[in-house]
Amino acid sequence: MESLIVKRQKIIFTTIDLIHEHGIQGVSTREVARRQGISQGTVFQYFPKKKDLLIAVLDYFSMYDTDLFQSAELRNLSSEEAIIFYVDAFATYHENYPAITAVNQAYEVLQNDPDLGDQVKRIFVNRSKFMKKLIEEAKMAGMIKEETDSDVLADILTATQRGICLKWRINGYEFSLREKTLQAVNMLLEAFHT
Amino acid sequence: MESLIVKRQKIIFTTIDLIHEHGIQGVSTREVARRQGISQGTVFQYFPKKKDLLIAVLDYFSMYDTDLFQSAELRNLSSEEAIIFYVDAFATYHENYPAITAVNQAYEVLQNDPDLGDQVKRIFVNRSKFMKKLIEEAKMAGMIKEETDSDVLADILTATQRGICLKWRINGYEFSLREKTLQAVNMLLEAFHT
Amino acid sequence: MESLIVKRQKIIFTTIDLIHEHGIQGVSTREVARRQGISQGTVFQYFPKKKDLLIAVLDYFSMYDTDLFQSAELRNLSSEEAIIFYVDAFATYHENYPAITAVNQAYEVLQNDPDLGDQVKRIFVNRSKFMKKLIEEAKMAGMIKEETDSDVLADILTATQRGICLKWRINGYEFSLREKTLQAVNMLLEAFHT
Amino acid sequence: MESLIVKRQKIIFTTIDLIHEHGIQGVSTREVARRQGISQGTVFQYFPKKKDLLIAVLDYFSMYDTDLFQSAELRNLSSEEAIIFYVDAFATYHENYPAITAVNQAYEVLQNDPDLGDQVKRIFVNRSKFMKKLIEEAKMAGMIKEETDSDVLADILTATQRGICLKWRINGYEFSLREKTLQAVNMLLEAFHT
DNA sequence: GATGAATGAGGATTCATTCAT
DNA sequence: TATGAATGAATCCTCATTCAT
Repeated sequence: MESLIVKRQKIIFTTIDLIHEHGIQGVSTREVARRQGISQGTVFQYFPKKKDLLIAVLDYFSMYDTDLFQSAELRNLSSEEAIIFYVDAFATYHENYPAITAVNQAYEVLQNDPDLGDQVKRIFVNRSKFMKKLIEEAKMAGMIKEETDSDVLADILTATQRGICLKWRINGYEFSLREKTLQAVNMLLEAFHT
Repeated sequence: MESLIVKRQKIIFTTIDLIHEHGIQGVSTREVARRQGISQGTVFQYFPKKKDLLIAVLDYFSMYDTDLFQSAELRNLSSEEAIIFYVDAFATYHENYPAITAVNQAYEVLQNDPDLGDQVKRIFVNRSKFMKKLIEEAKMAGMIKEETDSDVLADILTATQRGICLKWRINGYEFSLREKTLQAVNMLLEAFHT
Repeated sequence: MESLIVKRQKIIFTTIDLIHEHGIQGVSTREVARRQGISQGTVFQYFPKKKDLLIAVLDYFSMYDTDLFQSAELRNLSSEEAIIFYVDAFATYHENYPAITAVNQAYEVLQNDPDLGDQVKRIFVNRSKFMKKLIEEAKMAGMIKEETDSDVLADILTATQRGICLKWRINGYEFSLREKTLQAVNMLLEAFHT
Repeated sequence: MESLIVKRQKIIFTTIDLIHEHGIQGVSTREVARRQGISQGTVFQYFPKKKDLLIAVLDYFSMYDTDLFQSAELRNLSSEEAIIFYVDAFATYHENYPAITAVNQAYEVLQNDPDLGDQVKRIFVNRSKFMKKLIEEAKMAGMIKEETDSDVLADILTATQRGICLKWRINGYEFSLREKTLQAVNMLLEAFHT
């Protein structure tokens, strides 16, 4: 017998797949149930409202972020290495699980609901903050030019991550997300290197 | 008596507003009609399918892009100035018409329809191409370091535009989109300056 | 300049074609107009209600019947010959104008409107009457067995006409309507011959 | 609590009633639901597409045919008796359930949809085949003149069934369908009797 | 006489959600 | 806990019809 938690997870994964294939607006509880081979009623037993399901997807999504943040910190890396590590891990994860990139790009849709919007904002802000912190550390360590505005550079870096991810999706996953992302980020770090 | 073209335009604008307020998935022909004070049937006389309406929105959207591309070229600017001009005009336009930014962010949703997806891809690709061309010109003019990969820098620049736009929306339009965008782009151009 | 009557006729013919291709329920004033290259409004100028258009179709249809009835009478044929003549002319006409068979089969649909239903009934009854008259004449002339109930035989003959017509349509017009019809009617006349 | 099958059946019967009263084109899922006192959504739970409902009606309709074919065979009747039995049972059934005659007459409308058309064709062909088989047996048993073309006679007989049925409907059910049909068929069988 | 813009009623279909079993 | 039948609101879309020009 499957644990409840496992079943819950499976529903979440199926939802992510659906977001990937049909977009957020293409997610229906009916289809989630069908794919899982369970009844629609059961889906609603795990997630009383559809919104709860989407929140769970975002939770799952942000959990990976949090893990990465901690991972990067625990590894005793230089701040520049930490940035690379984070970006690399991020891209690798997405490259291996393309469906999750759909969530990454779905901010706009999710933003239209107050609750989901808050959560999206939180994820967005946390990423920016984390990136900014790393940049500031790098500046303090003398690895990034002092005059660089860390806010702006953080924006550029996170935007680049997202942007290449979008390009990857639009292009039909035809290049290596990881390589392209690393190339861009390295180029940026070099350019702002002391 | 209003010209048909004006009426058509109004429907498109109303749709853009709806995308802005409720997201693409929140656009319904009923609501478009209601806001325009016309009947739903009339909306369908102008746009036989809802998809036609969305295509028209994208057309309108991409028209501005095309105009900007041409404008930038006709002005006899240095390539670096052209980049700034393009980015500035783009940001200014969006800042004055925040609703249109919703379209800019809606790629993901629109991508899920084959027809709309094609159009989105076209817009996306054209922007990249244009940016790349300017960068290559700048390199030839010796204004950007020769070793810079223009593809990657183009990706970074367009991603930054989009990224700041998203941040602006998420933040509730609390900073100046134009200033922030220019700041970032200037920072980038300087960093890659010879 | 086209006479009004010609234009009216053309609309009627287009309608018959549509009935043929899409069934009665597939006739829309929009499509009639489109095919004629005129505006929908114009259709309504000739036929204020859609029903009027259908009535006109039935009128046109029944006119041919009436012509045939008179033709058969004016030719000074023996009653048996008259039956053959009528059936032959009828089948030939339909074979050369397959679209018109659609009207012949559409009784059921048309019947559901009181006005159209009346007209359909009239056409139906007239055919039966005509056939019955011929049969009775044939009986009086000693060409059909006296004990034959002319009502029933009339029903059989008209039903056979209709039935073979339906078979023709269902079979995709793959046999000769005229031959098959004549074969059946001849067989019947022989069987009831004195 | 009603079984699902019963509920399904009821929806089918209601649909048949609607076809009877308003013609096929007068059947709307809305009205079916209203008459059943259920929601429109429920109708769609039983029949995901309207077409599925119409297919079910045809299935129900053809089931009776199949039953009759088998019944006629199992009874060890002479082939002539079998014809009479079949025609009688058929007419009796229709006389007691006039609404079902509407389906019988709706071929033309249904034919315009590829799927429904196929099914209609199948029903039509099966009836012809069955009738032809009986006639051929009768010929072999020496009860029908050898020189009779069984194909044509089968067409005549089935057309007569249908034709009288149509007359019955047009006349407002004012005569006995069964008597009239039997009278005609008997007349035919006698005429072609050896 | 012809046009075509506008309408409103109605039709099929989808979907989140509820609830009794 | 899981089911799945039932719902009703919402959605896209079609169509006959009207009317001002």
